[in-house]
Formats: sequence, C-alpha cells, structure tokens
Amino acid sequence: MSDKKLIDANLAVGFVAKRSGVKVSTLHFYESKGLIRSWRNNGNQRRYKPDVLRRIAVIKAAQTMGITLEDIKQTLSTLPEQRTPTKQDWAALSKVWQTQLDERIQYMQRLRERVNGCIGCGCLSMAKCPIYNKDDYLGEEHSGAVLLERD
Amino acid sequence: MSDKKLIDANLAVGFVAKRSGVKVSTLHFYESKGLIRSWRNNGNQRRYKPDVLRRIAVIKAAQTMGITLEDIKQTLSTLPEQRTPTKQDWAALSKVWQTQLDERIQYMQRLRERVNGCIGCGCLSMAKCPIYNKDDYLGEEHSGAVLLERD
DNA sequence: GTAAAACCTCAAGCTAACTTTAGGTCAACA
DNA sequence: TGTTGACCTAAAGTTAGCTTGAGGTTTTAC
Repeated sequence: MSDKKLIDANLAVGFVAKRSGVKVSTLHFYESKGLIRSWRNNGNQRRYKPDVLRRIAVIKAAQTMGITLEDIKQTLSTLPEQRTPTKQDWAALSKVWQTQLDERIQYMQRLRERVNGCIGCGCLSMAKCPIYNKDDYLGEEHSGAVLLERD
Repeated sequence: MSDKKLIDANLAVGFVAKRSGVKVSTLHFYESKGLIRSWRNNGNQRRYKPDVLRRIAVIKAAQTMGITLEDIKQTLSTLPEQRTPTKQDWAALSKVWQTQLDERIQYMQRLRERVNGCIGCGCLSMAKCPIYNKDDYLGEEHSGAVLLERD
C-alpha cells in the first residue's frame, strides 16, 4: 500500500519523511527555504514527486560536506525545472561540491602545516608562527614594553 | 601612555580589544563563558594580564580550525592556572588540535573519495553510489531507509 | 459513522557565537 | 569642574538550521 504512493508518483509528507529519514517539520522547513517543492491535494495536504527523495538525499550529502543550505539551494537551482533531472544533471552538482570539498581540504591542510610548524619549531615565536601571529604577547624572553611600541 | 598599561601587566578591556582584534563585547562574552579571566579595579572595571592576548589568539586560531568554543574551553583548561603558561604548555594545546584537524581532514578525504566514485562511475546508481545510496526511488520494494550514514 | 492518525499553519523555542541597545558609572584631560 | 570617552550590566536581537507546541482540519481504518 505504501508502494501505491510510489507508483502514483504522488507522495505524502509523512511517507517522504519516513523514506528520507528527515522529520516532517524539516520538510516543511526545506520547502519554506525553497529547497524542495510540493503541490497540494484537495484537502490542502502536500504532495511530492518521487524525485524529491533524491533531492533530499543530495541536500543531506552536501550538508555532510559542510555546505550551507543557502549554497545548496544555489547549486540545486541549476537543475532543470521542467523535466525530471537526469544522471548527468546530478553529476554536475557533485562536481561543484567536489570542488568545494577540495578547497576545504586544502585549506585545512595548510592550517595543519602551520600547526605542525609551530609544534616543530618549538619556539611558537611571535614573529614566525602564523597561528599566533596576531598575539602581541610580552614574553619573558624578550622583555620590555618597547617591543610593543610598533604598530 | 598605552605602554604604561603593558608595563603594569594590567590591561584595560579596550586595550585588549584593540590589540587582539576582537570587540569588547566579545571579551565580555568569552569571560562569561569561562574562556578568559580578569579581575576588577576599584571602579569595577576589568583588568587583564598580558597573556590574555595569547589566549585570545589561540582561541581564534582554534576557531579557524573549526573547533567549538566549548571544546576550546576544555582544552584550555589543561593550561596551568597558577603560573603563566610556557611554550611547552601552548605546544601541548597545538598537538591536541592538530590531531582533531587530522581527523577532520581524513573525514573530508573519505567524503571526497565517495563523491569521486560517484562522478567516476557515471552511473550514480542507487545501488552502488554511497552518496546517494539510500535514495529510494520508484520501483523496488524494500522497507525502511535511513539517509547517508557518515561512517 | 466515528475515532485515531496524519496533516495544516503560525508562532515560539533552541544552540552557537556573538552583537546591539539601553541606561547608568567611572576616568582622563583641559 | 565639567565633559567626553571608556566602562559597566542585563536583556534582547541576529543567523543558521531546525524542533516543538497549540489549535484546528483531513484522511484512513474499522
């Protein structure tokens, strides 16, 4: 009987919630944010096309990559409105997010190198260590307030 | 003038704000969260030890690594209370965060591999593609679905 | 036919990490 | 001494991403 809903290509919100693993309130929320769409039946209840499930899966996947809903919405907006998205359509999205993920990883790796450097050099010097470089600390080793007169 | 404050090892909140690049309100906030400490002068105004500057720098650095204030507070609590922290003390913190950063990077890389696989195979198949693997689409009969488990 | 389950809307609540506002005190300088 | 500017507290506001609650309607099951 629940399969009937799939065959009908006409899904109720509770069904979508169960299948996608998100709460009904989340679906309402996503709709209010323009991330998914629905139409209403005679009794004013939401109905969804089955591909909403993939859409939700993709939203969730992008979120685990650290993409904000706003950015996800942007990227999703490149999908065709008139027809059901194809594999290629979805693949294009993946590419966008993979690029963003790459950038994020690179950023984190640069950060890690810095931390590495800080630990490695052992000095945590104000002059060199980028992770502390805004720290205007008056250290014992170079005492005197004079140092701090610059900037 | 402003150097007097450094020599006194007795910094006013406005000075700390300017030197550290955070707002006065943020310093209040950090204090309320137990991330930094101060004492009061006769007129009830906050005074800071100079090492608060390093502390703030470290908080900011950890934040750029994506560490929450709560976690930062935890880690900062391993610093000695009685004496001014040494290089080694700060280095220990770096190590903790470097580890967390490593984990984060690894997680992102696993994620990227998955996205890669999806694009690579070209099929984005429901059965194989881990990024879409729980997307239940028209057709087969199986029960219960949960989205994308993150490992 | 009726009762429970599912659905609806709108508003408020929640966490994180702050910022802003309001109303008042204290300190620095001419 | 007076007037700025820096400081104080407490509370409310902000953004993201949702969840919860209240009060009411529709659908489904027996």
